[in-house]
Amino acid sequence: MRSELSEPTVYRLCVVLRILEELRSKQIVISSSELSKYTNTTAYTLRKDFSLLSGVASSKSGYDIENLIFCIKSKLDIGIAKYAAIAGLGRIGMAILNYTDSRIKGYDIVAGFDASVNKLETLHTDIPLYPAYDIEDIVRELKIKLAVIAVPADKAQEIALRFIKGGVEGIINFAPVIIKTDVDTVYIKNIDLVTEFNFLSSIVKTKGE
Amino acid sequence: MRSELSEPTVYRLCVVLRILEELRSKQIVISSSELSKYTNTTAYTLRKDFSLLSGVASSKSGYDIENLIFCIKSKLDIGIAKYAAIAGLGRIGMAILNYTDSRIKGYDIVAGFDASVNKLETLHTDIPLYPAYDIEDIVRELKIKLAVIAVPADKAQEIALRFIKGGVEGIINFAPVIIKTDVDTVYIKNIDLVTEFNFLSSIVKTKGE
DNA sequence: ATCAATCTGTGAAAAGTTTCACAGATAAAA
DNA sequence: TTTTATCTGTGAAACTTTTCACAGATTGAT
Repeated sequence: MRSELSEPTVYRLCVVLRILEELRSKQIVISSSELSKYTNTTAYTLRKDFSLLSGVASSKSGYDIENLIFCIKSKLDIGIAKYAAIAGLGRIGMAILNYTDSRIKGYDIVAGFDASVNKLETLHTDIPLYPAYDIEDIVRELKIKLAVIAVPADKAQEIALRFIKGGVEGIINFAPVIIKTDVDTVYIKNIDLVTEFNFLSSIVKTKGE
Repeated sequence: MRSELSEPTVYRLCVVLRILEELRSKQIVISSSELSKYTNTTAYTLRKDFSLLSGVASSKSGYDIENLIFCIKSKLDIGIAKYAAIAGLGRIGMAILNYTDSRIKGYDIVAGFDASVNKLETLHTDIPLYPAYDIEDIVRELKIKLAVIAVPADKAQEIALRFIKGGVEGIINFAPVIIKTDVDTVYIKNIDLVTEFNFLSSIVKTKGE
């Protein structure tokens, strides 16, 4: 008896969760209207989202932050560790890895991959590193469910395929190329600066007239 | 007499544009169903999107790629140069800058900012660099409309404010923190790994049962 | 020249999402 | 204690977006 949440709702809840975890040390409660200033959404919509959770505690000053964090996490099953891996240990890959160490809790990055065996020997990281041709096996063996791709554009499609064959369920792709897939057992999120630039520039133009 | 496109449509068109520019050297035509494999969308939806453009040329084998690129660009006014800037010249910032040089056409990154004057003197880039405290003035002076933020988390909010005061219309934020704004003259897109991880892991879980 | 296969194009229906209006609740001030 | 201001919670309405069904068009094969 799990009532489903819509995809936009899930995304907004993830953003809100992120904000709350940033704010938890600074304040106790927060109102829906203040929260809306952090998101591209209205207070109405956030309230409606929260109404789909259970056990939310609020008062005239707003929502109890700790309680709301707990409710969102329970509903979304966040906090149950999922194994993740990263492919491509160049500038972006290493930036993500380092930033990750300290910040992403609940996600265990358990493997790094790179095509250059040379690089694998030189790098010093907290996680085990493997050559890229082992992706499929390692993913299967370690039950890795999420992958981050930060390899050069011309390798991204092939690397994605190996992850998919190994059985990952989600991919975040930072390579400047859009990855294609035939299956729909995997959700691919492309993070592409060119696309974002074009989108931003299109909608700001539209808003302004 | 400009018929407005919805935000989801604009975003999909930006993604499609990106794909087409990748594919233009490899093939002449593409069908809506093949395109849909690159996006998290159906062929129906893409066809409907294209029906909102004007001058689209198609045949039984699909859409003419060059023509479609042209139609999307015209409708979205993409290709008209907008000035952009980047703040934070650490690992991510420099990665973006380098990746950018060769790839983002139509956007002139005309300024880089960093808090460390020391760093500004050491770095060798193709674009002029300025200290972070000059953001507001330089943005105004150079008519910069888009900003990329890649500074440490605790500085991002303040840097964003300076860009906004200077008059930018859109911000892409890579700092691992959600930026807040009171005004709605600026569109902020936060690209946050933690949020993406949580979202991915929530929706793949949901899909699988 | 005809047929079969496979595209696109689009109005209408369906589904999904957001907004609104207002009732109810609570905290702080008078 | 009463009032006032300011929250949340939510059903219903409004709006938006996607899906569908099928007509029309084009290509290639026979």
